[in-house]
Amino acid sequence: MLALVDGNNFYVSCERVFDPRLEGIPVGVLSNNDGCFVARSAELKALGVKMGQPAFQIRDLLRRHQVRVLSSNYALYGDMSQRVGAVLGRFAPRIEGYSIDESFLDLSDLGADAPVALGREIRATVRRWTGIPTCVGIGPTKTLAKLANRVAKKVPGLAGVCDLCDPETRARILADFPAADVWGIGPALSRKLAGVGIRTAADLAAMPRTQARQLLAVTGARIVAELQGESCIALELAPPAKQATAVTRSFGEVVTAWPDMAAAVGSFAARAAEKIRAEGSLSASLTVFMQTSPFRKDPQYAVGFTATLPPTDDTLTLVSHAVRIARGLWRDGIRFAKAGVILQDLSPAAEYAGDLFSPPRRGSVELMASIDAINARYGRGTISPAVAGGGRRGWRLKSQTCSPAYTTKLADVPRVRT
DNA sequence: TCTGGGGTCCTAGGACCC
DNA sequence: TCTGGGGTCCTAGGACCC
Repeated sequence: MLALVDGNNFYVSCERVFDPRLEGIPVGVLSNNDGCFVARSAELKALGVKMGQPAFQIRDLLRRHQVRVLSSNYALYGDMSQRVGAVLGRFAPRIEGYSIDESFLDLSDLGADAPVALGREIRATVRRWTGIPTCVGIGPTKTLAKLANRVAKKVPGLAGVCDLCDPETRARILADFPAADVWGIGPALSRKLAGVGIRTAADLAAMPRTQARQLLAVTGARIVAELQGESCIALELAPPAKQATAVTRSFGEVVTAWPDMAAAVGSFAARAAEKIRAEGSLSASLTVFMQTSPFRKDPQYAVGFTATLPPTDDTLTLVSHAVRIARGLWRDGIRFAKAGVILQDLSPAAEYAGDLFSPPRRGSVELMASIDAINARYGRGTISPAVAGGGRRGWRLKSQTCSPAYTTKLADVPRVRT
């Protein structure tokens, strides 16, 4: 038996913990670069604002209803996510942090007799200790726990907890649940299902396995089995090693000058290098890409190039390769809107035996450790390669209404007057 | 004017091997 | 006229997730 605990409007809820004036009013959090809505309070959803909706398209509506629109504050959300995870860990020893706002808990040995009561207790404790409201979905498989969670969010009478372990309850709920909303069914599979007259989760669960395999491939067949109560997607107690690490950004202003692009790509590479060092990985493959905005009438241009290199986590090596690749992709007269650096072919640094013909730069390990220590203490980017700090600042993200780093920066910790 | 970022998995098809 | 069978590996692209 599994439970899925999911934060309600997570980013908005994080903001509300530290700014209670946001309670009860429409609040939205924007994607990077202040582009689209990625979190909406219940009040904002009620106004018809959709997930992913570009803010500029509904400026009038936002003004008319005095919607509080915030830039995203990932330092805050990441820290709050850890706090929620710490509370959940006290309830269940076997737990998978699935995303920044969702965790699967293995309840098998815990509350088998009264799972709903346990769910309520988890919810209340997370709320009391972190300030974050959640809903709990319970079921025999991950897919059913996800589905239960959606139902818990939608049906007020359930008080935030829905249990689908009982087959009769399950049949009743699934008959009323759109197949398109099942975990793993996206727009493409949803169209295929509609084509053969499958509309509800109950229809999907009743599908013969051979038909599911044929129409929806192995992933779809797995979903059908999971809906029938047969577990196919295991709990991942330890996150598997990453296969790739990317740093990609849309620019605050279009980039038309090479020094700005060099600075942007250089800083993306430096950040990517930090990320793989933090997980103890080396990268043997580096991709750089840059592109224009598909939303503009400008001539379109999108290019990328992947280089293979001796495994490394050295910022200076990766930055110089990235900037060299970017130089080769660069074209004057193009209005670039976005670029990125992707490190692939990752392997554990501890297992690397070295390369006789391309030894690492001398002192690389010590230098990187020093850079990481200084940036950890004094803030990200305190030390960075010169190219990454050059150029004009225009490419940097727009973030016009970001809340303080309440929990991760001493200067931003809230003051309490007595 | 203004439209996110970071991942994973699966499949089909091509190249290549004996 | 007539040209096998069985396998692996890699890559690009599609689909999905939050």
